[in-house]
Amino acid sequence: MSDPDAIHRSPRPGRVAVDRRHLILERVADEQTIQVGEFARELGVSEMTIRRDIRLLERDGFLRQTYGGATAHLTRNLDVAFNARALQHSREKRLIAIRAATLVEGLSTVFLGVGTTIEQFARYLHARPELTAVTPSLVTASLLGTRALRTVALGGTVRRDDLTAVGPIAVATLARYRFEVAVIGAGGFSARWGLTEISDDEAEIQRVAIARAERVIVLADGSKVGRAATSVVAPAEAAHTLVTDASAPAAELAALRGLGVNVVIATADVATGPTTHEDKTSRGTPSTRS
Amino acid sequence: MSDPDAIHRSPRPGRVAVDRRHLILERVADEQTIQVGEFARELGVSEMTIRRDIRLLERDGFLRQTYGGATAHLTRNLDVAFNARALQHSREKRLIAIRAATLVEGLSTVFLGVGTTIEQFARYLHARPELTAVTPSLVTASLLGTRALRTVALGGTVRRDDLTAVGPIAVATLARYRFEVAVIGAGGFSARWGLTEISDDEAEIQRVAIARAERVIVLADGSKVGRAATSVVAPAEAAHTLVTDASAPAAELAALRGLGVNVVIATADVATGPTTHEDKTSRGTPSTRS
DNA sequence: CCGCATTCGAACACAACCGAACAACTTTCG
DNA sequence: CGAAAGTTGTTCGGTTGTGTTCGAATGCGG
Repeated sequence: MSDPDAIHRSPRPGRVAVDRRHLILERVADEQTIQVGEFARELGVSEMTIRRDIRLLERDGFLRQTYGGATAHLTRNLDVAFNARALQHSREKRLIAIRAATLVEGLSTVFLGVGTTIEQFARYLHARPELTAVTPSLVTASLLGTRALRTVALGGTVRRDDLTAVGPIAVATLARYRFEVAVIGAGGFSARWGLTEISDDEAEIQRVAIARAERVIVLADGSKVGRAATSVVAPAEAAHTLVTDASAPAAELAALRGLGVNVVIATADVATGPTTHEDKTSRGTPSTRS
Repeated sequence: MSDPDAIHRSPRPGRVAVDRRHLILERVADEQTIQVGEFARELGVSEMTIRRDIRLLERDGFLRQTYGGATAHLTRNLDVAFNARALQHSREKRLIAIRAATLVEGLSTVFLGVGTTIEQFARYLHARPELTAVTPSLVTASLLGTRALRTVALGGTVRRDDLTAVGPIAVATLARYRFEVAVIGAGGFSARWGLTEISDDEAEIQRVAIARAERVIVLADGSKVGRAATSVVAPAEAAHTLVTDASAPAAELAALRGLGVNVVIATADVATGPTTHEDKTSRGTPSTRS
C-alpha cells in the first residue's frame, strides 16, 4: 500500500515545504520530468532547495533524481500525485455534488459510495426523516449521522487510506438492503472499460450495490472521464446517469451517450448553499456547551 | 491581557483554553493547516500558548504538528463537534484511559464500547499490526482506522447522539467475533445494580459483547461508580476489572471488591507518553517504512 | 583523450521556529 | 489568609529550513 502520508514523513516539514513537494510530484506525474533550474525560478526559491526536495522524495521512492532534475518513478507515485491533486479539485466536485443532490430528491433509500466526491455529495444531500442512506464510508456516515435522516453504516474492516468499511461483512450487510438509487464515485469511467476502480475491495462493494439498485448515478469529475483504473466494476451501460463537469472530454461523453448513459454537466449557475447542519457564522462565540 | 471570558464567571479553570483549542481545531478542519504566528496574532495570545495547544492536540491525536504550525490529521472531518468532545474531558478520564491501555498489552482481539472514556482509551491504545479492535462507535473506528492495527466497525443504524452503530445488524456482526477482552464504558456501575446503561440499544450490544469476551474491563470515572442508569446490562460480577479514579466512593469500591471485581485506581504517577499513530522515534532513520 | 560549461552537494550563515525552564498571575480549596 | 494547582508570557539555548559559496563531479563537443 502506497503510504499517502509518506511525503510528510521528514521530521517536521513546514506547510510550504509540503506544498512544494506536492507541486514537484504533480509536475513529475504530468510531464514525466522536471528540471531544477526551471522549477526553482518558477517557485522563486533557490535551486538548492529544489535539489534537497528531490533528494528527499527519491529517498522515499517517489521519483528518481537525474542530472539536472528528476524523472518519474514508473511504478509508484501516480496514485499519490492524484491523491494530492484530488484535494484541489474541490470546486468542480462541489458543483457536481450540488447538481447530483437535485437528482435524488424525494427518494427514500439511497446508497452512497466512497470517495471525496461522494463526501461532498453527502454534504449537500437534503436530509429528510424518511430518507435512509447506506454507506461503507465512515466519513460519510459520520457526516450524515448527525443529520435528520436514517443513516446506516456498513460494518467491516476499516481501510486505512480512506476510512471505508470493506470485506465480507460489508458485502453481507449490503445484502439486507435494496436501493432506489446508488450514488457512486469512480476511479475511472469510460465507454470502453466502463466503471473502474483502483481497489478490488471497493469494486466488490460497488458491484453488489449496483446489483441491488434500481438506478445508478455515477459522480466523476472531468479528469476521471475517459480514464480507466485497474479493477473493472461494471460496464458503462450499468450507469443510468453520469454527473460530471465541463472539463470532461467531449468525445468520450458522446460515446457514453451512445451507450445510453444520461450525461449531466454540472455548472455554476445553481449556486445553492451547502446543507450543513450548522453554519459557521458563529465564529466569535465558541460553543457554550454543557 | 483582559480576560474576555471573565463575564461568564467561568465555572472551571481552563475555559478559555478549551475554547481556544476548539478554534484551532475548527481552523484546521476548515483549511487543513494552521500557522502558529498568524493564529497567535489573531487571538492576541503568545505563540508559545498556541504551540502548547498544538502539542496537546497532537498528543491526543487531533492534528499533526508541523514546522511553523499544524496540519489536519488523517482522521479528518469527523464532525468537529464530535471530534472535539474529548477536549472537554477531565484529566481523570485520560488517566483512566492511559492506565487501562496498559492492561490490554499483548492481546490480539479486543472490543471497544461506546462513550467518551472509551474514545480516550482508543487514543492511548498501543497499536500493533496483529491487534484487531472491534467497535460500534464511528468516532472510535475513525480514530483507530488510521493507525497500524486492524479495525472493524460494526455496521448498523447510526445513532445521532453519539455516532454509534446500533440495531440488529450491529448485533449480528458482533456474533462473528470472539474477544480476549471487552473494554466498555458505563452509564453507571454499582454493586447493587451492576453495569447499567442509559440506552437500550447500547445495552444490548454490550450484553452480546460481554458474552463473547473472556475478560471484561469497565472504564468508569468516579462519578459513575455507585450510580445506576435505567437499562441493566450485566451484574457487577461480570466485570473482571474496573478502572476508575480516586474520586470514586470508597464504600462502593469495597463492595465491588467483595463481589470479586478487581478495582484499579488510575493515578498520575505513570506519566506515560501518548500513543500517536506515527512513531516519532524515527527521527534519525528516515528509511523506516511504516 | 581533453577542455569547458553545467550541475551537484558539503559546508557555512542566517532567520525562523521549537521547547524547557522560570516568573507572574489567577483560581481553588483548606 | 496562605498553599497548591493551573495558565500564560518571556527568555534562551538548540533545531530546522533555506540561501550562498565553492570545490568536486558530470555531461558534452571536439
